[in-house]
Amino acid sequence: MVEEKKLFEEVSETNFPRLEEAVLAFWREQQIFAKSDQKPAPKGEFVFYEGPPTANGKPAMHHVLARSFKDIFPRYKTMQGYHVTRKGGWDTHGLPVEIAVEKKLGVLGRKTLNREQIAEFTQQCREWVFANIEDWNYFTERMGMWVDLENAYVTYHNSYIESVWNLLKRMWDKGMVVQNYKVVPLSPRISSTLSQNEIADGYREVDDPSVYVRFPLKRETTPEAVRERLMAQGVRLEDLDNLAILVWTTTPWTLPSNTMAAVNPEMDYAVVRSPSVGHLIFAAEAVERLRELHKEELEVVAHLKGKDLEWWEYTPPFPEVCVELGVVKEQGEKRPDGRPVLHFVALADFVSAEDGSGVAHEAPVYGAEDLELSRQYGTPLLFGTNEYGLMQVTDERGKFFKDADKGLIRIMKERGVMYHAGQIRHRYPFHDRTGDPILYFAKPSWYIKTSNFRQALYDNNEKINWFPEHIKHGRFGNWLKDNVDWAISRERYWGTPLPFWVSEDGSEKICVGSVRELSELAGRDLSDLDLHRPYVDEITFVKNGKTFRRVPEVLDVWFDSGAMPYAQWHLLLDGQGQPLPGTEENYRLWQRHFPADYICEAIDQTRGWFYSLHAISTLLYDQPCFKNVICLGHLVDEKGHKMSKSKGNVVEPLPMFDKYGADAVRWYLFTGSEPGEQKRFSERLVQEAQRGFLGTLWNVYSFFVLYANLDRPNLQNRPAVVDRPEMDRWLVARQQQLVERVTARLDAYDARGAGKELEQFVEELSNWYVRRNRRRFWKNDDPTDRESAYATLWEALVTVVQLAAPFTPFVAEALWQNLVRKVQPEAPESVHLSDWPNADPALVDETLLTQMGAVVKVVGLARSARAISGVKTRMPLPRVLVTAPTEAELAGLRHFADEIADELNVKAVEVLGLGEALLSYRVLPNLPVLGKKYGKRVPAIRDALAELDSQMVARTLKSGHSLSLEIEAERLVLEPGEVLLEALSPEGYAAQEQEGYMAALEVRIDEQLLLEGLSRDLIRLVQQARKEMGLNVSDRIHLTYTAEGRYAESLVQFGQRLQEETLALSLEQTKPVGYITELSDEEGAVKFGLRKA
RNA sequence: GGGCGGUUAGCUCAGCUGGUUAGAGCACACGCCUGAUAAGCGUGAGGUCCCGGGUUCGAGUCCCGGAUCGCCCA
Repeated sequence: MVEEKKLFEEVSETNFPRLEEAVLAFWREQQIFAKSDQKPAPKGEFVFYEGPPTANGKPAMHHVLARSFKDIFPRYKTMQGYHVTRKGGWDTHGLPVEIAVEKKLGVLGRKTLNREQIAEFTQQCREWVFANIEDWNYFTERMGMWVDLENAYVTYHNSYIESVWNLLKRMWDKGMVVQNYKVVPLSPRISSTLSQNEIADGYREVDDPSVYVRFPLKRETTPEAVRERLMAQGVRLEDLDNLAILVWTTTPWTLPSNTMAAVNPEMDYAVVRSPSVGHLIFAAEAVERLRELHKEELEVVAHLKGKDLEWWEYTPPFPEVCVELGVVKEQGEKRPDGRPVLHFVALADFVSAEDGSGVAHEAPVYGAEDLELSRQYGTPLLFGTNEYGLMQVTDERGKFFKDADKGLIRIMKERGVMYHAGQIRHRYPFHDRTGDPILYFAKPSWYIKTSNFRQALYDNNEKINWFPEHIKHGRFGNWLKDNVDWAISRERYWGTPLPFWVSEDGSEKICVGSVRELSELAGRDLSDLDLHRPYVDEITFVKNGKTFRRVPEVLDVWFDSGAMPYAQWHLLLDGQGQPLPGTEENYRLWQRHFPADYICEAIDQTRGWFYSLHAISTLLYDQPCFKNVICLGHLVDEKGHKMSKSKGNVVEPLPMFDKYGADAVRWYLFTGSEPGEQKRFSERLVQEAQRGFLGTLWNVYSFFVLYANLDRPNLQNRPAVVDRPEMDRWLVARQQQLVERVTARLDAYDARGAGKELEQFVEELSNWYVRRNRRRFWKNDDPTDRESAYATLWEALVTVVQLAAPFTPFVAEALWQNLVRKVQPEAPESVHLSDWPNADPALVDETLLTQMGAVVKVVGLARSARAISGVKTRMPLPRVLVTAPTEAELAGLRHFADEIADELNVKAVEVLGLGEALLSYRVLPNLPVLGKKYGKRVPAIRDALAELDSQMVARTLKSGHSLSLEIEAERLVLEPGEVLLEALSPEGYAAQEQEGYMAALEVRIDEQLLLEGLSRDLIRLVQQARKEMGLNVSDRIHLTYTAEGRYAESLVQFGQRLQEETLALSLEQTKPVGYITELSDEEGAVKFGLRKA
């Protein structure tokens, strides 16, 4: 006999990693990703932007997280009929690369690099950038992320740089680019700008001076507000001798550079009489502290508000400095509007009185906040040191800044302005390579005037959907509200060179917007020029008789990545916003892909990529750059600690893929917690994810294939849904509901919610549908019923496979190939080329869903009751009483009474309706309804309801009447909807109740039931033996036996059933032969012999 | 120092606009089932919902204060 070809590939044990490798090979060979690009897209383009990772590090678990979320929605949208361009990208410039190369080359002070060294340095950077590109390519493919890496954009490519220049030029033309000072951390001896990361580890606990200095106030400039307030308190200004404002600082070396004294406008300031120095003004909150510190009796004579003090002029401790530096012509110089140029009291919210005097000394050259304040007040800068940290003024001239403190304190003591000099222990950053303290120093820097667009940035943010939502007005919104100008220049080598050329005398500046423009200026073709340093630095040109040279800085890498919507297509526009000649196609591509429908990165990108994208598109196009954004939380280890190499708690992705499969990892990342939350990650959790969803799905699948291969159902021509049994129609309805819900969730970018729906469905599919219908698949002589069962289960599986495809692309593909392609050769070649299922609302039979819901609920309660009663399921029981809270559900229980009886192994199901004699109830107020209506009287109503006869209440409500109550001598009428009844367990039954559902088993076992129960024990005994013999499920046997006691009786009555269940062709009471199995207990004894037929 | 978020069972997490006995999965214990079988299912135990105060008939949920962890920014 020729064996018929199997309908489906047999399903072996689960080995997801091997399965995934096979799927990868299939995708590769059949070019499925490329084909998905060609899939018809009636819905148009869904625009996705790949936020470029850096390829110099190794891919880690958090990259799996981001890439999973980047992958799922494009896959979903593709199935839905959108086209999704999935262009990859690499971020290649910037500090991490430079630092790595610096280490390698042993270069420390970049100031000293000559042309050759720069060439060597940038060359090394270029090579280092893709140090791990092979790992990235492999990893990306292996995890099932579809992205076009062959045509990825690369931020260091000339074409990319040219587009970035072009963007800068357009901003330049609109006057958005300016040069201004910026306070940066310097390592002073080498005058090298450091990044925050470089100083983050350099903090040390040190002792620094803590000095309180008197700034004598100029009486003639006393603000009107001060005069008035003093008068109101009965204090005469004239009586205040030696009046000074008391300023606190821990950096005496910055005092020569002082330009303002800042007070908090909302804080209280005290006018204090000091026996030693006369009158002082400082924060009221600090009086007690100063009293103890300086050990003298301070008397508060008046109170002032910080804002009263604005513009009050004072004499600084080193008044000669400003003239010396040529910043003003004379001390006390005024502006045209009469305001002082320098040395006055300013208002600043950041001033606090927690330390010091509540009056801050402002030296804008040495502090970012100070510099910002100086901009607000329009004061000039006083450079007390140069950028190597050497003092340029006072008698301490030439000293290293920290070494100048002592001498300056001495001078101030001599001048009689030092009120108190002490010490403070605090943390201060040091540069760990030179050992020098960090110098914060204002350097000229290039800015984009984003602060002019604060409102537009904020308004455009309103148009973006943020997931999670709180980022929108929280982290991101606040950041936009407080927006400061974007400092875009860096004193580095490996980056997009700033395309600014400046004339020798500094009077003229040109921004270059394309290579062609530069060629024209230089008078030669520069098409082949590497736009990086040092080569671009060598391009000079003469215009208007002046020689122009490029500024030395390179561009902030965040601008690079924020430019990707334009630069990935090499967009080049002229001043009118039209494409430069020959770039029309680039323009078309850009237009089709702007703005993005969806982007996704981790939460640290709010100030990074999310911001740079948003800022550039707002400034140039006044619109948001992306419509939907998922902001992922960070991955931490099992204990909630950050994963880091030094801690050794890093979970590598590839071993996880090899052990559990990429799908298991993906599923966990999608469904394990909210995407925006921090996630704890561990191997154990991946294992759980694999077992929970994938394992259950696999079980159902293998069950289906096992029997379908035996029965060969016709799946091409399936029975109409209306002709199928109710159980099948239920699953069909449930399946439509699933499609609806998963689609809605994914449309809302809720991968987790969608995943939970899938998980729930698969659970019901396995533990209800398959469990209840097993026999229809293996011992079904009714072909119509059998075909219906196969069709229904097949459809459910195929639907799940399609819905799961964006989540777990490998398993979905494998099942699709076997379940669909084997029976429908004309079906799409890959599940990812198939169309997303549509829900058919006509098939959502709400009644059926409600009814089955009640059945499942009641069966659950009955199982619980049986477990408590201690009577095994094998033992039939005479009766179960069930009830449910609504009429619709009660109808369902009646309707499916046979299912319930079978599932619970009981002889009869009795459905008890409202008000039936066997039932008693708990009478409860419907709180959400009653609470709103009666408020404080709720407790009294609750008590009154408990007093009532529940049977009476049940009958009243059943008849639709309202309930009348007497409460605190008042008559209240409760409508039926305002009172809830919960069935209570009847006496004498093993019962469970919950929220109005109840199941009560009658535990009464008579002789007949006992014999039946024993027969099931015997069946089990034989089945066990069959398994031990290694028989196939369809093998026939011959049975011989001896028996005594009740087992003998049971076999007489139920022998026929035993034969049927165990596929025994004969059952003879004789000496057992063959494989022997036996049993003996208080009910009797039995011994079977099994022989294969 | 500021901003944002978290803190619920041993673990990982749900808990919508306040509402009755705070849930799920895993792990654990016990049991069930046996033609999905080196699978499957159920039951149970396990909680000061971080702490303190407030609003309310009623707070895990809202408000205020604090602790703590994390991220970002200074």
